[in-house]
Amino acid sequence: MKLSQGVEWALHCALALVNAEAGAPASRRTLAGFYDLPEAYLAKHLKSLVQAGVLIATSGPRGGFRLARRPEQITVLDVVEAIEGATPSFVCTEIRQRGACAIPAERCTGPCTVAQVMYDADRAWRSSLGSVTLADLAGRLPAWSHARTKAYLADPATPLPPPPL
Amino acid sequence: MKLSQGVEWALHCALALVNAEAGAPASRRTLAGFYDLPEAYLAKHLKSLVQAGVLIATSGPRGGFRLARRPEQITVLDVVEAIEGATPSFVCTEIRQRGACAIPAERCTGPCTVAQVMYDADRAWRSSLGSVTLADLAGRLPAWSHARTKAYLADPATPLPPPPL
DNA sequence: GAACGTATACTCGGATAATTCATGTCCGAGTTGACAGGG
DNA sequence: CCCTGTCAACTCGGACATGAATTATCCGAGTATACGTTC
Repeated sequence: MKLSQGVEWALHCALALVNAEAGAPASRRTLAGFYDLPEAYLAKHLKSLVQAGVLIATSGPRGGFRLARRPEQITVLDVVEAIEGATPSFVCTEIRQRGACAIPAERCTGPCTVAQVMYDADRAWRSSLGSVTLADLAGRLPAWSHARTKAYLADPATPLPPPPL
Repeated sequence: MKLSQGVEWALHCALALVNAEAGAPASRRTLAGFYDLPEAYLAKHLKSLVQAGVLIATSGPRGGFRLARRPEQITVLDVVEAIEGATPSFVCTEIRQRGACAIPAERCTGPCTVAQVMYDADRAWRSSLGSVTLADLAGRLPAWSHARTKAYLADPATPLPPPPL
């Protein structure tokens, strides 16, 4: 029960892209420098986000990644499932049908009670993640954070001034 | 985000032990035969349950495993955390403090917003698992299932009759 | 001066190694119960 | 017949291989820009 490292990277990158100007994609090099992440490996996760329909990639100069939808329409769950996959965390192998005390398959109408409890917990987890959007996350950050992010994405070359008090 | 296979085994074994007579432990061989599981590997998980204080192990002939507390006082979360560990599924590496747009450490008073959302989801997941006890799970099973389990644990040698209608 | 063609530089995407963790297996330490022998 | 000592069998616990998934990296395909040339 351990989440991939890429989940954290993907969430922060998506959150940074909220501040990007519309139609101004950020390249993976820019995003990697944003948090000092290995560019090649970050590309793998960004690709997953594209395949999941969270981001849109454009090639060539001035290309890069941008959000596929408005921040209000992208939930944290969308980003997490893009990296980790949408399969439930618990997989029931129906061991109740095996062994000395096996139950015949025709008697197993519904899912077994153990799996139900695990599925309920999984739904609670996904429901919690699905109730927060990227816009919500961005709203919890101070204004100067947005300004700094926007300045860096607009021109990654020039160093940023320290954040104000 | 994938749970270990051992979680399913541990939950089913713990549920079976609910039906064991008090003071009559079930050996790992008995439990392995119950669901046709590899005995050696199941032992690894049973050991984890003992170290977590969910089960109590006794050595020698007539020895085995039994519940450490009453079924009403053992939650599904106890079993899951015994196998998977109690560490949160999401680990925040504070990447906001690194890279070109790094935030000074002294400005990071609370946990970052991304981590908070993940922690909230983790709490929801654990809360859901913690609200169900082994007694609750046992109560959802039919009476004949309890009888079959108890008969097998009392004498694993004799084969069981098919379950009644 | 304007338009066109070419070359270049920058972008993403898929195929390819290395490492960590879960999986699977084995043998040794410890303990209880049973059995044989003696009183 | 009862008690005691020894033995043996059964139990759990930790140490040791195997495999897969995550982590990490590189090189190739494609495209929009910029420049030079021509009209």
